[in-house]
Amino acid sequence: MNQENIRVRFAPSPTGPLHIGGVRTALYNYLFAKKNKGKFLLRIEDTDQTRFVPGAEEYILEAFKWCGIEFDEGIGKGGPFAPYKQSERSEIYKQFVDQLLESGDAYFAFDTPEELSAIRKQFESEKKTFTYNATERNKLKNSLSLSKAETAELLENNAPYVIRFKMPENKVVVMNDLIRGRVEVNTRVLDDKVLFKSDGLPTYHLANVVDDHLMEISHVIRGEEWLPSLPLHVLLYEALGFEKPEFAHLPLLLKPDGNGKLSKRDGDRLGFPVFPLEWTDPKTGAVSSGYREDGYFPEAFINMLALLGWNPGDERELFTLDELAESFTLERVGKSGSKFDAEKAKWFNHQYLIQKSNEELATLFLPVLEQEGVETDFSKVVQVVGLIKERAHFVSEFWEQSAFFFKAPETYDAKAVKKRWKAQSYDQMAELKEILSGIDVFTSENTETITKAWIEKKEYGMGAIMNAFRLLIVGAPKGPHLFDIIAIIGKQETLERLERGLNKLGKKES
RNA sequence: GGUCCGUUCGUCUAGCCAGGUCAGGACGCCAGGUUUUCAUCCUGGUAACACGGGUUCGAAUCCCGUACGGACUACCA
Repeated sequence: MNQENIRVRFAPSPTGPLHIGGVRTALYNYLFAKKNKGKFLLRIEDTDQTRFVPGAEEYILEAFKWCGIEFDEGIGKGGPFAPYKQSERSEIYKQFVDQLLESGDAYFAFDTPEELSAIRKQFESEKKTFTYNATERNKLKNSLSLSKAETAELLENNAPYVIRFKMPENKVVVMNDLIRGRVEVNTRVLDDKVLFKSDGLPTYHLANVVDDHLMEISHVIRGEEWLPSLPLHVLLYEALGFEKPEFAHLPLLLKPDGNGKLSKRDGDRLGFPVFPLEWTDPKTGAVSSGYREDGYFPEAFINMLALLGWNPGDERELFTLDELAESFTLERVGKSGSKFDAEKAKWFNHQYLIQKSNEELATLFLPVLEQEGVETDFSKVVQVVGLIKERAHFVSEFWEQSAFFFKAPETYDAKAVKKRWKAQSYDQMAELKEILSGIDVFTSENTETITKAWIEKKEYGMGAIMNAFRLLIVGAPKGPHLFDIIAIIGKQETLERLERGLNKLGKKES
């Protein structure tokens, strides 16, 4: 397998935003290509013009760009097998469908959609299922049931038609799936799938087989929903005389509650994004949230996604894209579907957040500060971020965790006041203010040493002093090491906050 | 309904192919510790082989069946 040229593809249809299941499929293809020094290409499968959604293709490109997944060939990149968009390749498919017609593996069918649905209804009322197959096709309107002359006449009169695959009547198709192993299916349960639609474009089945062959795809790695049509595809390769690629069908991503595959609706219902990027439906204007907009780092998003259905076989959990590519094998992809776990996704983001430099995080935090009307200097933000990043999962939580570094408290947490502002607190804090005002080197270490010495000397309770002190500085029972806080806000601000707190809370009657 | 695929802690999973481990890790949750607060952090704990047969000295692991779940069943991909 390593000898041949590994070429894989991701082939979405531009019918809307790509959801995370699709991103994961693309990711596994990408990792597989990288691991095997192969090529990864992007092809757009837009053979159904009725489902075309404006902006979807751009969305797909932007999503992968954000994720850091790069293509070697295809849409947005070009390459030796261009065009990579199926709607621009209809002439190519035509040749192959002609070949199939010639060899007798395909035939013209003139049944209208209305006729077909009427027959289906009829069957249904008799509690039977209609399949367009060997036992039924002779009763229907097609080039197999009609005489040569009748067929020719219909064709000449431009009667609308589709071209169907002539499914062998009773043949066992043996397939191999890299993830599931050997799979067998008898053709008698299959139907004569439409290969070419009346609009002159191929269906997915024909187009993907032809393109994968022409584009020299070595491994088709796609979602499990395609497994049922694998026999058709295998038969198509054989009928066309193409060499078959290897197949790997990935398990599905399931919704976190209940069962079923994750769908576009689930995200906003459950409160987490299903899409990498935010998406606004061009028709309805409905907005669906995205991981990027929710504050996830692309590295965390990818890491989390990679581990949903694959594992390295050891206990590592944190991987860069390159490390993933290094470790990835299809053998270690699981067989069963995975439920998405929003909590673990947050944990991943936290891991990446704390790994990032304070400078990088400060840069990300700056716009928030600006929006809050805070004027400050970058080095202070860097220091603040260093103290609070451990406590956050997202940059978006920074403000809540650090507002008191930039603004004096306007109110004091009522519960904390009740618990921490005692009869003697006023005098003690007034005394502390005097102590602190006498300190010239206002570092965390220095203020801490002096303050603690004072507490000890006066035999005050450490908890009583520190909690009251925190209340006046922060306004609430939260935040990092208090002496770190006052070192950052500075001596003057510290004294002002003490003064203001003293005035606001006043002396409590005992 | 039919066809195919799947099933280990609440969740993601290791172990299964080459039967023998107290069934391991992570997220979450709970408890304890550290701490001036909250959070972090550290330590510990919680919790699973869907069920029933068979093969075997021995089965999560191999075989069969059942149940449950999912995908597919369009002139959609």
